[in-house]
Amino acid sequence: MLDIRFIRENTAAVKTAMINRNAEVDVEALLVLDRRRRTLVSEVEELKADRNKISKSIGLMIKEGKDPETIKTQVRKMGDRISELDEELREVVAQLREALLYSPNMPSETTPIGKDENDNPVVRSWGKKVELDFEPVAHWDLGASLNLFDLERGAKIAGSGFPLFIGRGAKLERALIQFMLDLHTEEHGYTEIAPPFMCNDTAMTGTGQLPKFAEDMYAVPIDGLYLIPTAEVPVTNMYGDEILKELPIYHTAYTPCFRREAGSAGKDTRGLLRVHQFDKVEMVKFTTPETSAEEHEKLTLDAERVLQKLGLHYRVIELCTGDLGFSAAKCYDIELWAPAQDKWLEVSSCSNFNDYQARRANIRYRNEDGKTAFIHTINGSGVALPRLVIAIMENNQNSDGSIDLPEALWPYMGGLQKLA
RNA sequence: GGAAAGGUGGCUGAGUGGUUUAAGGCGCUGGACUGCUAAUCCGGUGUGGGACUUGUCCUACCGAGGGUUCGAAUCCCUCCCUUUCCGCCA
Repeated sequence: MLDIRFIRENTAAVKTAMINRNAEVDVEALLVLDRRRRTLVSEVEELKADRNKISKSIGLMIKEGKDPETIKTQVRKMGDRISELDEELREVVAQLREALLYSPNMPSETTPIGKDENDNPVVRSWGKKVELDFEPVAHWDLGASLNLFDLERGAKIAGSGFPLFIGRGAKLERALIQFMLDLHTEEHGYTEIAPPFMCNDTAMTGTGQLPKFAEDMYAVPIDGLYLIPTAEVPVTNMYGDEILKELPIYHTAYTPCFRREAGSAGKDTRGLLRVHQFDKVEMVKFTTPETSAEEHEKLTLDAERVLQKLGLHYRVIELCTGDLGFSAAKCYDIELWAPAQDKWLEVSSCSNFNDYQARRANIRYRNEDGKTAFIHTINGSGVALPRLVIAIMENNQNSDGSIDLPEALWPYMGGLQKLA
C-alpha cells in the first residue's frame, strides 16, 4: 500500500509511475477522498472535544447537587451529530483504504521503463546451452518412460494440473527440497520456517494477494481460509502488527503452492510447465530501508547459487515497469534453459517490495531516531520445483533415454547417480 | 465437540460508571551523587490520526465489532484468541 501522504506530496510522480506500469489508478479520486477525510476528522474531533468538556462538567454538577437535565438534552443532540459524522468518516476511510489496496506499488528508480516482457533486459547469464547429438525428448515423455510421475492419475483424483510423482520421481522432489533448504540455512544464513499452508484474509491482504487477486487462489470459505499461492504469504505475515527489534531477518521455507492460474487457461498445459500445485523453497528478508537494495541483490545471488550447484544454464532478466508484479518495486526473474521446449522457463522471481507490504501488514522497526517506521520486505523463489525438474531432465538426458543426476543431489538420492 | 477461567503499555500488574489525564513495579533512558562498579535519589519513557504559529493542542485506542449512557477499560450483546480440564483423534 502506498502512503496517502506520499501521494499527496508527490502527485505528479505517482501519476507517471502508474502510466509506466500500465495501471489504471485514479490518483485524483484518491486525493478527493483524502481531502474529504481530513475535513470530516477536524469537524468531528472538534465536536468530541466540546462534548468531553461538557460531560465532565455534568459530573461536577451532580456532585454539587445541581440539576443537569437541560444540559444533558443539549449534549445528546451533539452526540447524534457526532454519530452521523463518524459514520460518514468511516465510510470515506473505508473507500480510501480500498482504493489504496487496489493501487500497485511505485516502481523503484532503477527499474527500467518499458511496455511489456519484450522490454525486459537480460542482466547476466551463467553456463551455456547443452549440445545434444540427438533430438531432445520432452520431459513428459521421459517422465512416463522412466515412471517418475503419472499425470493421468493425478488428474483422476484432483484434476489436470495436479501432478502425482512416483518412486524416484517423488524422491527427486524431496531431495531437491532438502538440498535447497540445506544450502540456504547452512551457507546463506537463513532460518528455516515450516509455516501453515493456509492463511486468512488479513495475511492475504498483507502481502497483496487480496483484494485484487482473489480469483487466482483456492479458497476454503467455510473456514475463511485460502490455500497459499507461495510461502511468502505466511512467512511475511508472521510478523504482522509487530515492531521488529533485530534486522535484517532471513527466512527460508518449503511449502507446496496452490494457484488456480485463472488467467492462463490453455497456456503451457503440457507436462509440468504450468500446474495448480507445486513445491517451492522460498527466501524472505526483512530489512531496513537503507539496506534493502543491497539485500535484494544478495538474495538473487542466493537463488542463482542453487542453479550453479546443479550445473544448469540460466539467465537473469530484470522486469521493466510494464511487466512488474503488483506489489513489487523491482524484480529479477531467473530463467532456466529447457532444450526440448526450446525456450527459457521462469524458476524464480526475486522482488524488492520496499515498504509496500510492510505498510499493508503493519510491520515496523525503530529507526535511529527511535521513531517507528515501516521495514522493507524482499523475497524470491529459491527455487520453484516443477520447472527445475524439467530443466534437470531435459538438459541431462542421454540418447538411451536415461537421465544423469547432478552431483550435488547424489547424497540426497541415496547415492543414485542416474535415472535409467 | 463440552466445561471453566482469562485477554489492560516493551514486560508485570491494579483498576466494577465521573481528578484514570490507565496506579504501582520491572526494564529502558537522561541527570545528580560517587576512586570504579553497585546502591540510592530526581526526571523522562506507548501507538495511530488531525490542526496549525513545529511546538504544542486536540482526538481515538485497555482482544475485535456493535449497544446502553451526558460520560465506558468498567455495564450489555456478538465474535476471535489463549490457558486448564473432559471427550474424540494422527
